[in-house]
Amino acid sequence: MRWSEIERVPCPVAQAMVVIGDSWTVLILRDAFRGATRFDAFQRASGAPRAVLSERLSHLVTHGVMERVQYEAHPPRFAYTLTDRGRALQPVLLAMSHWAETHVETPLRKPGRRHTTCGHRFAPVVTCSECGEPVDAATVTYDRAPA
Amino acid sequence: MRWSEIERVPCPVAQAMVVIGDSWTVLILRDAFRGATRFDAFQRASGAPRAVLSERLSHLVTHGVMERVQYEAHPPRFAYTLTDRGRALQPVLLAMSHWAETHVETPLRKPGRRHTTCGHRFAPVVTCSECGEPVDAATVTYDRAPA
DNA sequence: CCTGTAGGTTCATATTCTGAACCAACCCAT
DNA sequence: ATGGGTTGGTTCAGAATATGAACCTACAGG
Repeated sequence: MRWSEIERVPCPVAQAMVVIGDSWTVLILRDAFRGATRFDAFQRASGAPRAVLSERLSHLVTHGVMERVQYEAHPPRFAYTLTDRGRALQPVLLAMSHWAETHVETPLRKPGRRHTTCGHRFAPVVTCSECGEPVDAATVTYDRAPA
Repeated sequence: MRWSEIERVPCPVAQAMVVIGDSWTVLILRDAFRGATRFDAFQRASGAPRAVLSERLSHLVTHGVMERVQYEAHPPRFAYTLTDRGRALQPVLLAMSHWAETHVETPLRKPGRRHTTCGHRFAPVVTCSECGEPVDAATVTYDRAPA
């Protein structure tokens, strides 16, 4: 299967990959959550080559995750901001970050992240919408086996 | 920045990308969570070309996410199973899946997923380890701005 | 002996990534 | 008015990866 055909796969994970299935894209989102909005800011923070950055930002705009807004007319200047759909990806990034913080041995920079509801530094915990208890691989079952 | 240099970036999200920053890799993990263990099962379920699948499975083994175990000596046959580190990625996949289920317009197959603790079909909710309340983009702040 | 299964590797071709250079349009300072 | 800086890109040629098809090993069953 060619990667370009993945769009036709009716699986939620595959559809998520259509939108964020690229490493630079994820780093761009990380920087957007931390406040980056301008092309050069994304370039410095992510380290992505300019051509790649340009293509990925367009991709995110096409998929409704970011918006390109002109913030100055002369000369024309643009900012990239997250949409609601983009902000909804925060839990995905939090889960990735938490996994690396707890399962990667490389020394890491602390994220410096705070939950404003309670004011504390926190770890993201994935819980069940029905019972509120934590969810992990041992407590999830699937109806169907893979194809 | 070359993608191969990302390993030296001391950011949790970047480190997560070193391990799972590839679309086929994520689909392989999805199928592993649903019970796939053999090469051909991964190939059929993910649709990845054999050479890519081979490379990605090796990559996951190298990073301690999966193990390659011989389950038959003559002829030699191998199975790929998730390690603890690999099973810890379940919340990441759940968050991705949930995002697509709620924010992608393409018609999707239902995941058919159940939480054994309570027995219900569920949606994954990312919560704060300190106060237990849900976490989203509006309630997370970062200490530092991007570089 | 022929077919099928499992787990790959190899190859030639197609696509994508990368760094470096370039461009447009303006601003400010000298 | 001339030169440098800022912002947001595009273009290019060469390097790296992805792809489908074919091939290989080693066995089992009919």
